[in-house]
Amino acid sequence: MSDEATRLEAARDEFVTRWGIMGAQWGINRTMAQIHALLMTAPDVMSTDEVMDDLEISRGNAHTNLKDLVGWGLIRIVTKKGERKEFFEAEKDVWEIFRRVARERKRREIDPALETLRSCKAATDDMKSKDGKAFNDQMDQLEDFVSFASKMGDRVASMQHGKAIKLAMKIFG
Amino acid sequence: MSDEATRLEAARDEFVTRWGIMGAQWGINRTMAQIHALLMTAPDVMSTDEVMDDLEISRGNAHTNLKDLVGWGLIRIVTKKGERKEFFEAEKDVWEIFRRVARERKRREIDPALETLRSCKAATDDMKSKDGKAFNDQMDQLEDFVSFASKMGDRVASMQHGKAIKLAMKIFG
DNA sequence: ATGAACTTTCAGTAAATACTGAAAGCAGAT
DNA sequence: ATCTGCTTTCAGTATTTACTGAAAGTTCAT
Repeated sequence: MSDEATRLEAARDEFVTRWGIMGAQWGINRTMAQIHALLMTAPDVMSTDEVMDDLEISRGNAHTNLKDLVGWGLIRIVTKKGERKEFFEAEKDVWEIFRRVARERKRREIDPALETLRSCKAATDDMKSKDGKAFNDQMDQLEDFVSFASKMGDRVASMQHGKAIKLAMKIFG
Repeated sequence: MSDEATRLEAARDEFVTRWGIMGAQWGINRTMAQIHALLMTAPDVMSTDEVMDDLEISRGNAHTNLKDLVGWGLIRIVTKKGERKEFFEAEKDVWEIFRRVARERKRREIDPALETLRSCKAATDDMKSKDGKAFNDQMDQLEDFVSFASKMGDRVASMQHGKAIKLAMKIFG
């Protein structure tokens, strides 16, 4: 049984490491992804010091990334009565994780992108030359597509998990 | 009319710059995103030297990123008869751009992620302890969700643009 | 075989990003 | 008012990533 505990620790380590590498590819800081993986698979809440020890990182690093994860809504602060320390706990429901990531990426990345596209389009709305019209049209197409996709994402992310699955089944057999 | 040309150039510059910043947030190299923006809004094919001049970057940098974009299927090499030089042209259809990005991200990022999840799950399939079971279950849920989402993405990306729009309309009014 | 017109590679360098550790800040207990 | 236990900040440093420019490679014409 202690063998099982050892193997579990190894599997979890593997997961944390690889999730970190993946996060980096997605433009997310490696440590942040690792802490997320660690907490997603933690049987209990963890303190900053436990995270520091497990990942062998500094207090500053742990602190910053824990707070960023709270900002993304992917983990939350838990306090134990009688203890002054903060503990952290991850959202474990995958659908809920998806919803929160979707919501934040929209807010942080999609909305500003749409702003850019709209402003580049607006700046060329009155143009008469072939090139001016082509540019304006390209901005328009991009804007249309991104805003449409964003709306679809919103709709899906605001559904209950069960409903989303049913819908997908209906569409794709 | 020359005023219009100047304003167009400014709008295009703005687009290129901002697309680069956005790319960086998405884990894509800034120069690559800028070249993509430049070519998406280019009235004609462009040579490596033209890209170098427009963005004020070195030959090596231009070369590497142009080839990477070809690897993503977002631009293609065009040759002019009588000329030995290579020219580049971007895919401008937004739906097609979406499909190619979706396909590549699946191949490069989603599939390896699934591999990780499966292997971490498999390593704990036989566990009996509460913690072991919980970890195994978490991996299973993640795997299920990611593979399901990936399949949905595939289906959508393999549709014709018109069909996808119709489907979306049908679902979401 | 030589050279012209290009493409590709890569060692070295610059820039961006992430991390550390120590100091400062804060709040409740004494 | 001071101490204790904890959180937060940040200047300095390390690491990673991107870029340059020059040299080497390729291809085709002569």
